[in-house]
Amino acid sequence: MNLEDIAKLAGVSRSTVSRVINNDPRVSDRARIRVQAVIAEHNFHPNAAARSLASRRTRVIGLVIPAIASKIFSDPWFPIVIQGCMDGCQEQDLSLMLLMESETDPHAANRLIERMLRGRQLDGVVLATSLADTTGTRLLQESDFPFVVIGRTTTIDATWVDIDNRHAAYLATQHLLSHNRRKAAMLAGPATLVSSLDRIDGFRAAASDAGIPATVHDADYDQRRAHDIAVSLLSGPDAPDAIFAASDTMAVGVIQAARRLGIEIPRSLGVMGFDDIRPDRTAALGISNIRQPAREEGRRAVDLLHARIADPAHPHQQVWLPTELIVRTSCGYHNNTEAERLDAGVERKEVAIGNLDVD
Amino acid sequence: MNLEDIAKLAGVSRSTVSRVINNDPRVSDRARIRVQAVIAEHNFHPNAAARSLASRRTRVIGLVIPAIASKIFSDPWFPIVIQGCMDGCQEQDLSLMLLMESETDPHAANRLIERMLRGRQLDGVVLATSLADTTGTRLLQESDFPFVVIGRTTTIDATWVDIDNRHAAYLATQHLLSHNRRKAAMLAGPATLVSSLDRIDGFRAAASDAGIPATVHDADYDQRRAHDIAVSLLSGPDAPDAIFAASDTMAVGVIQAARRLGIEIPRSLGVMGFDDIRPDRTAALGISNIRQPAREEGRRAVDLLHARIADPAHPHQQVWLPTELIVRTSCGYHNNTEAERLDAGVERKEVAIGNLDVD
DNA sequence: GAAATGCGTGGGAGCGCTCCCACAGGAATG
DNA sequence: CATTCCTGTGGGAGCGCTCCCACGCATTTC
Repeated sequence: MNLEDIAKLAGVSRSTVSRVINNDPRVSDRARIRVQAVIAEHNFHPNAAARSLASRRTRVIGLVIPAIASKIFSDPWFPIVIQGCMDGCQEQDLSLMLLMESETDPHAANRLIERMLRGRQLDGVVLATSLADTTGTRLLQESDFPFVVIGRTTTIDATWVDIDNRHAAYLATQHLLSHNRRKAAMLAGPATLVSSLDRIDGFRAAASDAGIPATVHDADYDQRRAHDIAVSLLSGPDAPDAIFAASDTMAVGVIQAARRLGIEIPRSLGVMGFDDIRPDRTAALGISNIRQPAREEGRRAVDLLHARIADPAHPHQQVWLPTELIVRTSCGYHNNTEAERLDAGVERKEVAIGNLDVD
Repeated sequence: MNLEDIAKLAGVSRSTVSRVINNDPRVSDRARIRVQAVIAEHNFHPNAAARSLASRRTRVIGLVIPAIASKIFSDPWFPIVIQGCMDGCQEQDLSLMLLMESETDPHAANRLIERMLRGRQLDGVVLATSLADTTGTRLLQESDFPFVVIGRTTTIDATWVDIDNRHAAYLATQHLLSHNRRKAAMLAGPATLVSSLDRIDGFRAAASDAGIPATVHDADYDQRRAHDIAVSLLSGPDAPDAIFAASDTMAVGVIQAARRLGIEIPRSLGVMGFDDIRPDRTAALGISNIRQPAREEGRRAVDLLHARIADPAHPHQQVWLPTELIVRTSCGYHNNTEAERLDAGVERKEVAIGNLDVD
C-alpha cells in the first residue's frame, strides 16, 4: 500500500495524495476529504524511508549521552531530562533516538554520531551535558550539523539551554552561610562538566564575599564518595560547619556521614543540596537546595533544535532557565526576614516546617 | 557523495561498492581493498533512508515505555533497563528509538507504534513492561510485527524475557518469615503489571505455606504511599510484624514509617525489599531483598528481538533470568545454617554485616 | 473579446540504495 | 577442443516518496 494505491482508490493523482498528507493548502476540499477518507479507511501511513530519501529530512533527532552521564544514568536528573526531550518530540512530531557513549570506548559515540550524521539518519542532536572539553563537539560544529547543548558552552558558539549554575550556587551558598558559619566545604561534581565548574565558581564567590574560608572537593556525583569525604572532613581538625553538595545524592551522603559522627544538623553543620529532583524525598530529609527544571531543559532543547533544523542559518540562541531556592531546614531554622532577603533573583521559595527527618 | 561516486573513484561499479559495504564475500581482495581505501579516505557513510527503502530494513528498533512506567521513570529500575537495551543495540549494530505513552492520552502510544510500524520506521519493538491488559499488545500480535516483552505475557504467546517473580517473591517471603513472625503484609505494585501479580502470588503462597496470615496492599511503587500505608498498618490493631515491599523504593517508605513510630527493625518488624538497584544504598540501609538483573533484561530483550527480526517464523522464545536473594539485616540477624537453607534455587547470596543504618 | 492571473491537478525525474540477472573469462570436466 | 561450472563484476529496475514543471480551466483585468 503506497501513495499510488491511495491515489487510485481516491480517484486522484499521487501528487494530490502527497499534498494532503503534507497539509499542502493547494488542494480542493472535495479532493482532500476523499483522500483522507481513503487513508483512514486503509489506515495508511507513508513510508518513512522513502519520505526522508526524497525530502532529505528524517524527523528523527538524537539524544547524545556522554559516557560520564551514563554513570550518572541512575541519578534522578537524567531520566527526567529524557522525559522532557520526549515531551518536546511529541509536540514537534519528531522521533527521539538514544545515542550513548560506551564506557569502554570513549570514541565510539563520536563514530556513532558521525555515522548517523553522514548517513543522514538524524536531522540533529541534543547533547545531554556540556563538557568542558569540546573536542567531540567540534566535529558537529565543523560539519554544520544542527545540535543543541543542555548546558552552556564555554569554548564554542552554540545553541544551548542552561540554568545559571553560578548564580544558583552563589545564592545557595549565601543561604548556607547565613547562620553564622565559620568554615565552608563544597562537594563538587567532576571538573569535566561545565556545570560543575560554574557551581564551584558560585560557591567560591559567595564564600569569599562572606569572608569565610572554603575548600572544594571532587565527589564525582557519588553518594558513597560524598559520604567518605564528609567523614574525613568532619572528623579532621578544623572541620567545616557548612557543606554545599552539588547534588542531592551527595547531600544525602553528607547527612549519612553526619549521623554516623553524631553531628547535629543544622545546629553544628549546615547542609545545602542541589537538584530537588524528588521533592518528596528531599522534603522528607529537610534538605534545602536548588530546584532545577530538568524536564523543561529537555523540552526546550528539543524546541531549539527543531528551530535550528528548520533554519540552520539563524544565529545561535542561548536560553537561561530559572531555578528556585528551596529553603528547608538543613541549613538552619529560618525566619521570614531572612527568607525575604534571599528572595532577590530567586523564582520561588518553599518552606517545609518540621524536623530534619531521614528517609 | 554516494555509492556511484565511490565506485568511480575506486574504478569499480556501484554494485561492487555495495557488496564491500555489506560484507558480501563475492568480491576480490584487490577490489575490496581499493574500495575500502576510498571509503575511508572520504569518510563515506551510506544513506540510511536509501538503504532501508531498498532493503526494507531500518536497523532501528523501538523501546516502548508504557504510561505507567513513565511514572516509574525516575525509579532506578528503568534507566538501567534502557542502558541494557543500548548495550544490546551496540552489539547488534542497531539504533534505539524511544517511544513513550503520554500521560494524558493513553492511546497516543498505540497510534505512535502503529505509525512507526506501518511507516516502516522500525524493524521491531521492545515493550518495557508486561501489562496484564494486553489490548495494546494485540495490535502488534495481529500485524506480525516483531516484538519482545520485558516481563512474561499471560494471555498471548510471545517472545519475552523475565525473572521468576513468583519464585523470587516466595523465597523473599520465606526469608522474611524465618524469624518467628506472626503476621505478614505486602506492599505491592499496581495490579496492571504482570510482575506485580506474580510477586503477590509468591508472597501469598509462602505465607500460606508458613501458616501465617497475610494481607496485600497496593502502594503503586510509590515511596510516600508505602510510608502512609505502613504507618496505618503498624499503628493499627493487630499490626503485622513482617512487611514485604515489592520494590526498594517502597521498602524505604516502610523503614521511614517504622522509625517514625519508634518500631525497631528487625526486632519488632522484619522488612524485605525487591530490586537492589543501588546496592550501595540498600546495603547502607541493610535492606534484604531480591536482586534482579535489570541491565541484562534489556540486553537480552534486544538480542531476542534481533533474532526475531531475522527470522519472524521462528517459534516464540521465553527466557528466564536468575535473581539473587540478598540477605542483609532488615529481616533479622541471620546465622549461617539459615542462610544455607535459603540457598536452594537462589543464584547468589550476599551478606552485609552491620547495623541497620539509614541513608 | 483577448490577455493575464489564479488555483487545482497530474506526471516525470530523481533521491541513493539493494536485488537480480546477465555476462566475461578462467578453471574444471567430458 | 567444446562444454559446463564457478567467480567476480556491471548495470537495470525498482523501493515510495517529494519536488518541480506543465497544463487545463475558471476568473479577473485592460
